[in-house]
Amino acid sequence: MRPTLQDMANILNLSKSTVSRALSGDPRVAEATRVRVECLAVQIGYTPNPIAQGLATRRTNTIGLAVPCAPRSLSDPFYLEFLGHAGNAAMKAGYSVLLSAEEEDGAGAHSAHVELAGSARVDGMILTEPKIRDERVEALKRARLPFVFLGMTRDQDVSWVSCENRLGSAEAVEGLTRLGHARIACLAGPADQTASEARYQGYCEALVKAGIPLDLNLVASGDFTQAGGYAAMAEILERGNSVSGVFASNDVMALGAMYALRERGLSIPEDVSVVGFDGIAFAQFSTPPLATVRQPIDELGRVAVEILIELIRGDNQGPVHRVLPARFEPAGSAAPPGGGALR
Amino acid sequence: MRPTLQDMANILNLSKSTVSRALSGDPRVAEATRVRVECLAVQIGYTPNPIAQGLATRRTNTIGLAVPCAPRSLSDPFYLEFLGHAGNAAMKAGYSVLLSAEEEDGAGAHSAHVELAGSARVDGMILTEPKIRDERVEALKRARLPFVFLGMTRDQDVSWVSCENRLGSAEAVEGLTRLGHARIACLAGPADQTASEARYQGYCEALVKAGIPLDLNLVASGDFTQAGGYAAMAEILERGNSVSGVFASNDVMALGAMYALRERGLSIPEDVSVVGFDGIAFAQFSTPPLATVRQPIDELGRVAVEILIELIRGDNQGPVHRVLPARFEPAGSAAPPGGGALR
DNA sequence: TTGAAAGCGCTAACAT
DNA sequence: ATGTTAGCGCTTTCAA
Repeated sequence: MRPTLQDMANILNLSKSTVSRALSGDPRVAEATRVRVECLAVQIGYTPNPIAQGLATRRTNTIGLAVPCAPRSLSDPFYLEFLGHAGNAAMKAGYSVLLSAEEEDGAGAHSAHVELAGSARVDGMILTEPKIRDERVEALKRARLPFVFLGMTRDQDVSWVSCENRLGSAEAVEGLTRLGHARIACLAGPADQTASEARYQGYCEALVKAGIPLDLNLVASGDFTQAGGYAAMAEILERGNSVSGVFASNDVMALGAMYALRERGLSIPEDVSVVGFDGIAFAQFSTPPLATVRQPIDELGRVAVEILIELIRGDNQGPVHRVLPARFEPAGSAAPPGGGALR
Repeated sequence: MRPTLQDMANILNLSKSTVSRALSGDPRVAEATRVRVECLAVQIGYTPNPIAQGLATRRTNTIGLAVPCAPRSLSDPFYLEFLGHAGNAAMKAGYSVLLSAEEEDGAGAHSAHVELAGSARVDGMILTEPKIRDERVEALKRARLPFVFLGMTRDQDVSWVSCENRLGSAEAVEGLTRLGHARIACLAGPADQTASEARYQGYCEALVKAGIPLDLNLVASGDFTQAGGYAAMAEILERGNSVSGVFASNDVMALGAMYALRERGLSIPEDVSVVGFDGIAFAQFSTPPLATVRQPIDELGRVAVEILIELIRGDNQGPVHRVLPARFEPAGSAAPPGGGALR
């Protein structure tokens, strides 16, 4: 059995309180006893039981991370990268990370997140994929648990960290128009997510700026997965459109789209230019490397954790809104129409 | 405040014990009272506090997942996919997943895993990246916590789930020799991991079988990252070797290697064939699609959780060893030397 | 079938 | 500077 505080107290002929204080660095315990306590702790390998601590203090030093729901799921590289950075930031701040994965049927996904929030097992939550009308918000507020979204929420008194979705998308599409593209397809995200909306707006904005009329035939929605990007691209091509550029609302869909294009004998960027959004590590290694709007994924993770911890500690009442820059990064997948090289 | 068991008891004029029993489906509580209790629970939204339950029962219904250490980290698609599947399996079985990420400096990574094990916050652990000589094993045994490795361990009384690393690799390299390749490079993994060893053995085995002498000039080690694969490939080429095939010990390194090859004007598969190992989703979308040895990542996740839960419940004393199949899957990145098409 | 009481291991007033 | 005493919310003997 693991030694307990009581064991320590018995051995040292002290009370539990004193031992507890000594261990937590309480200034009103004698230097000498503090040393004795610490030595013994090391000797017998005592470490406090976080469960018991949690029950006593009502703090768990754990943050919940609500990973996205099906179909996107945890396998999306963007979320995995985010998870990694947020996880590291949390650990560094002394917090553990409890995952709230989706349930099998997808339907219960949201309730799983909400359930975790109500379970007293976490001090706060990071949520992903904010919906335009997100039912989780109400439930979370009711649970009086600090939380922060990765992505802008409609509700203004909710904290979030996001990136310049609209601006970044506009820049990307402008990049295409500048190269001389006019028939630019848009692979939008799911209609119910705020990120989809913002990125689509950026697309439209850039078209307006370039004097290109919006052609809804060139727009299709995907679900932010490779398969979704593939299907959306295929759909647009099936409609009989000729396309010279594609703006995909995330990198994963862009990669799926590239696949669909090649399947039809189109080469990239000679026949069609493709740009994505996110800046996932993998996109650099596609052939050709994917032009994309880079989000600072590491910083998004760090800032999300930072905000959440402030909210938890009460250092900040919230709501906190942070927008990080997203910049268009040209790469081999985007070139002038007809195959001119871009450098 | 969340309602407690006491609240429930007060309202119903029952004792905590009875309410607790009713909720846990204890057969010796009257049907009528059970119904009353359940109704009230729903009405006032009572859910048991898992922390308190944990303290009382010494079970947390949580499993710890020790994600790999730097430099591979959580961003490796293979681990992310694994994490997703294992996470889903765990949730389905009623367990939460607590992440034990690496620490910033990398050095403390192992101790972070071990620390979690000793913290009484998890009922068991899934560990990844077994080392040939893995210090964590001793510490975990001492903590008397059930655990299972993803990957074979040297220590035979440790439970693990793995795939046919050696056989799969041999098949892959044999695939290359059959196509007519003789100068086959090997991008090995870090020397201290069991998986690296097994896959390298498979490579050697296939060479022997094909009567090709092992040329150490064609072997270099990478760290299982893209950058590592890139560097290892570059190193082999810098040595002045002519290479017609490459076996990379994982997909991510294979993708990095493809990059290095192309940078030197070599095309795939016309000039060089490349095969990887893992079968990550992304590899299908590379250009050309990556030939690889497919591990059943989903099943690895499920089985790891399954074994761990058996160990936790005591249904099985362990050690349990499960080897899942790994099959070579030809694809566009592997073709006969000189550019013949493979179909 | 139900209740009373004693913990699980810790923290935090409130004494001394 | 240290000890005493209650809990935190739950499960689980042991009684009734």
